[in-house]
Amino acid sequence: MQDTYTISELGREFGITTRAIRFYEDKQLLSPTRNGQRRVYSRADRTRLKLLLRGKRLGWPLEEIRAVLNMYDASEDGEFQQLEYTCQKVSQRREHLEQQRKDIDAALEDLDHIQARCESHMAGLQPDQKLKSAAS
Amino acid sequence: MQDTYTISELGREFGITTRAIRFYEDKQLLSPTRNGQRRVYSRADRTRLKLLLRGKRLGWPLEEIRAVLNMYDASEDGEFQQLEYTCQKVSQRREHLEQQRKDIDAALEDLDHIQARCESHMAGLQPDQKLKSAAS
DNA sequence: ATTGACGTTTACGTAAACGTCAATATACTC
DNA sequence: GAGTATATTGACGTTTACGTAAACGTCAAT
Repeated sequence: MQDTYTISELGREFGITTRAIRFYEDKQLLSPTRNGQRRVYSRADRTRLKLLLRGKRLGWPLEEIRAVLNMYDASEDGEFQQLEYTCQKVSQRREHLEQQRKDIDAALEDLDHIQARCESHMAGLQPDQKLKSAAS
Repeated sequence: MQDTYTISELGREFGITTRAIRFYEDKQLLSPTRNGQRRVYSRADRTRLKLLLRGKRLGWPLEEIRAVLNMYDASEDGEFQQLEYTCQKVSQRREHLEQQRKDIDAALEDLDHIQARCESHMAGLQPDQKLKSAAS
């Protein structure tokens, strides 16, 4: 486990292009240090990127992802007002996530039904069609 | 519960514009019948739209949503080969969904930690800061 | 000294998913 | 039959999230 990373190392590890990583920096989602011109990513930066990509898998726009990443930071240091605000934002996020989970559960149930219907229809076609399929 | 709907009725019900609904039709996600020029949406069309929007909440691109909607149809009517193919596609979708659920659960856990950290920091600031907050 | 691997910035291109007009048609209402 | 509401089809504009290419710097190895 290294404690710094180059941009291409991160790109390889997470299966994304360096272009994308630079883009995320441009959009204020990452802020690596520099060694001269070169970007140097810390473990914390790597974690941020990992979280970022999780957000992407959930279909969040980068702007939202940035907001969530900022919650992590804001929960560390801050004045009372800020913390209160962050806490409130966290609650909103939670609602959003719970809606998403409901959607996923519903979608999974639907897949069950589709699969069951497929299999029952296939069972009805088995006798001749199965042979036809095997012959080709 | 009506059995046909106009485009603006559906737009109102689901909080989207008619432009979006027409766009979905253009992309083959919906195919309402017509009364002359006017689009007429059946209950099945409404259901499709509902499923479509669920997919959107999960961040799926329209192309993928179309594929899933087609699974519903393909599971009804079809030849053996088609049903087998559909069944396979369903499995892939399931994997995708399970990944998404993992991501959601992880994100929810993270929110718990953030919130806990916020609250503990706020507790540390309570004595004077709380007054300051109440005074404003 | 040059090649190759890796990095940089700048800038234009592009696909997806609509928004926003504009011009036109149809239907109801007074 | 004039107005109002609702519909239609273009057509162009916009935002997001990068892709792609150009032109150049840096450093280690041959």
